[in-house]
Amino acid sequence: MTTKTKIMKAAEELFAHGGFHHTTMRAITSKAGVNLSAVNYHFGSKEALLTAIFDMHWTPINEERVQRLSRVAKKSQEEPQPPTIEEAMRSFIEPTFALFQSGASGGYFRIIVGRALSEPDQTVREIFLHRVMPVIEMLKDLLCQAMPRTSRAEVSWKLRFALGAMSQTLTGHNQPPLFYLGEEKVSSGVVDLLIGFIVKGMQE
Amino acid sequence: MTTKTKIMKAAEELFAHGGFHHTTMRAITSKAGVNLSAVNYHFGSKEALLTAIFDMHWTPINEERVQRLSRVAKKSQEEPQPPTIEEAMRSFIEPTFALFQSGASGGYFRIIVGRALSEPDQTVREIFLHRVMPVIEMLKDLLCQAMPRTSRAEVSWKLRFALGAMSQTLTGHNQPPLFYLGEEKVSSGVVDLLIGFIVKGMQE
DNA sequence: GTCTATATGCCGATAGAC
DNA sequence: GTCTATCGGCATATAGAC
Repeated sequence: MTTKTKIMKAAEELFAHGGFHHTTMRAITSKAGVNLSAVNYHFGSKEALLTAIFDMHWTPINEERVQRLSRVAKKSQEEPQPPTIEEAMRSFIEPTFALFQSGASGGYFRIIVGRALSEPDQTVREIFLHRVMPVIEMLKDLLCQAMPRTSRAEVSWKLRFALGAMSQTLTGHNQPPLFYLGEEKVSSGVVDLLIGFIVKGMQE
Repeated sequence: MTTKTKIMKAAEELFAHGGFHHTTMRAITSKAGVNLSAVNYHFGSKEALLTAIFDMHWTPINEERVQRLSRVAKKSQEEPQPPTIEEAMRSFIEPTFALFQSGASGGYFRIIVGRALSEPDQTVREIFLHRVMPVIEMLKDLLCQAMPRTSRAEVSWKLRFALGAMSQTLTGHNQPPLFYLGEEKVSSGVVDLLIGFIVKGMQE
């Protein structure tokens, strides 16, 4: 494993566990077993390291989401039927968890993302928002079509509720210590439970 | 206004805006217009200051919640009818927002609470969890009665989704910069929108 | 109770040898 | 590319004058 990879792997876990600001370069390099200067050599700064981690995991997730949302939008234009809330939300939510569950990447990255919505740290929030907002807008447009009798302001709020619920699933799945309500080992079915919750909640 | 009050007021706003760790004692005392040492003299430490802020706002909210939840539990025992999801959730959610809307206190405290669920900072999380868990347990028991056909594990997850949605409402209300989805000025009706979303989402 | 001054320590980042 | 050594800054906390 290259030094660069070792750093990213260690940083991902530490950022997930303790947050960006609380995690020090010394902790990262120590865990990775590399020299303190290596972060600045390979990434330029602590912030650039976070960005690199974010892009590595986030790009494929977002591409999948955009693809699926576009497909739903196209289908609803061809047919004379508006999209359903469920297919819109599934297109957004499923790619997020699919990557995590495939195992290879980002078991810890999930927690960073789950936390990003209520992140007080400007650095983290800006990196996150800049990448997620365009997709959110696509999703919101579809939802407005799916709920023609609901004002755009109300759709915005409902979408926000949905993202809050999703955020808790991201941080909580396999990570009880964060906020343990007990008996949360549904595991495989949780994503469907989440989607069901959101779809019913959004209904007009 | 006493020095102690001035400090608490300034700290509350800064903690809400930038998070606990990111906020420095210098920023707090400077904003409050008092000396740097005053925090340690009046509270003992930065952490104790946060605890004091938390208790000031949280105690009355929690008392109201426990009172209302107890009333629901008692009623469902006397009648042969289980409680409804709506009355259980209302008993928990409404006191939270009622205090904030009454104006006098904690406009900024709301954001601290809303963020606490996904807080990476151990200090903040522990203060919060220690105070909210008993009430959450009461609420969960009522929800299990309201959803007799749903397993406790599933109720736990649904409750978690609900808290995630609520968290977004707490941070977002009047605080667009955090995560602005646009047109979110429903304001007065947002709490009812939130409760409607949660109740429908939880339905068996 | 409130101030100044300072102790003590960790932070991110960089310079420069190898 | 990787190391050591260190810079300049800011953090919390406290000692002691007033």
